[in-house]
Amino acid sequence: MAERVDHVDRIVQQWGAERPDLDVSPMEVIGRLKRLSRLVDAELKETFARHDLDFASFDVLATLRRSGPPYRLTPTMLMQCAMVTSGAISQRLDRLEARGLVTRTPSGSDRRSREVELTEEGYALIDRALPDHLATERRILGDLDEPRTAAFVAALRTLLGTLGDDPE
Amino acid sequence: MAERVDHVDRIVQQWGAERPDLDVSPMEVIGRLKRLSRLVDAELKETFARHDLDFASFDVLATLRRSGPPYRLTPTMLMQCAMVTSGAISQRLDRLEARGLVTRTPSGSDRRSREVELTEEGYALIDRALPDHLATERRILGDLDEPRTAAFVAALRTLLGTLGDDPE
DNA sequence: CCAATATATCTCAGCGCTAAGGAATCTCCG
DNA sequence: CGGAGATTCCTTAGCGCTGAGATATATTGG
Repeated sequence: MAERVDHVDRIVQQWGAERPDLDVSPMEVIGRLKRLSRLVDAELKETFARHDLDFASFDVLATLRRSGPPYRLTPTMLMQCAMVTSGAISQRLDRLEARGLVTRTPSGSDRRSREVELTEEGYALIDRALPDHLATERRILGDLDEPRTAAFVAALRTLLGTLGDDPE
Repeated sequence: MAERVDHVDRIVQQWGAERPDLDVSPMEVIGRLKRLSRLVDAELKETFARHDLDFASFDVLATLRRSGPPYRLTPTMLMQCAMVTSGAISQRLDRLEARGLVTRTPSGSDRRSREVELTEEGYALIDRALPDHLATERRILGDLDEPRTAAFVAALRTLLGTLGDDPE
């Protein structure tokens, strides 16, 4: 039994010495979650970079791509999927439009709104990047066997539910 | 059995329709991880704000506090704990020093280095914020029972190990 | 039908971080 | 010892995001 000690074990141990009156066990979860998220981000970033993308651009292109023909959504829908502010979406779209990966046209039904559509280049790029991205994700998860993965996903679902991550 | 459908379920389903040739199951994990991390960050942010803190400042103060007397570390050590660049730490310390929460003094043994030390105000602030922060973390984890939490932590450990998160 | 309110998008200043690089100092080895 | 390379911290330009607010349009209640 190779009792690996990680960063969070050390942190918890330090708090135990300095503030024995507090129960810091929630850090065992939240601390590792935060750390893992950072490391995963760094890993994914490399894959994106190989396709001249960053997370923000990949996110928008992938959202449009998986929405199906005609690969067209409004900025508001993209904003909700991405969990960022409207300003962030405006700027992401500026960048993607400048690169010719999406187009913005006025909406026919609502003159406040616009239709963001994947161009052929955008479509080709996301379809090229996606398999590589999935391979990276699979590699990250490689040491987690099937039943443990299922339990992990179930726990993630629970926590997302607690935080009100409902899709309607 | 209330088969809750969440955002990631929808995403996976969309990909299944658009790219049935690809196995997008890794997204079940990574997608939820990323989403959860964002929601947790937003939740913690509120707690920090109640104490005139943000994550960056809390992180530095907490690292110094749990290191024990004399609550003193070098910028390099803080950088490693925080997983950010040296520039980020310099700027965090500028802000904390300006607020009188830490001091920077030359190191006695290495003239390239400095000693960052918690002031009384910094000590008092972090000891005040910490219980509130832990309460927020506990609330987030409230719907996860003990055995599932343990399994969740074990999986997090595995993934951190895969990504090379070793503490030496 | 109009006024009040809500919605959709964009603009922009400010923030914290990264990446790159500079200056001072330390360490190691020939 | 002395020079080469490593280490430590800092500076700064640039990046993407937020938060606040502006504009235009849509919707709703009286």
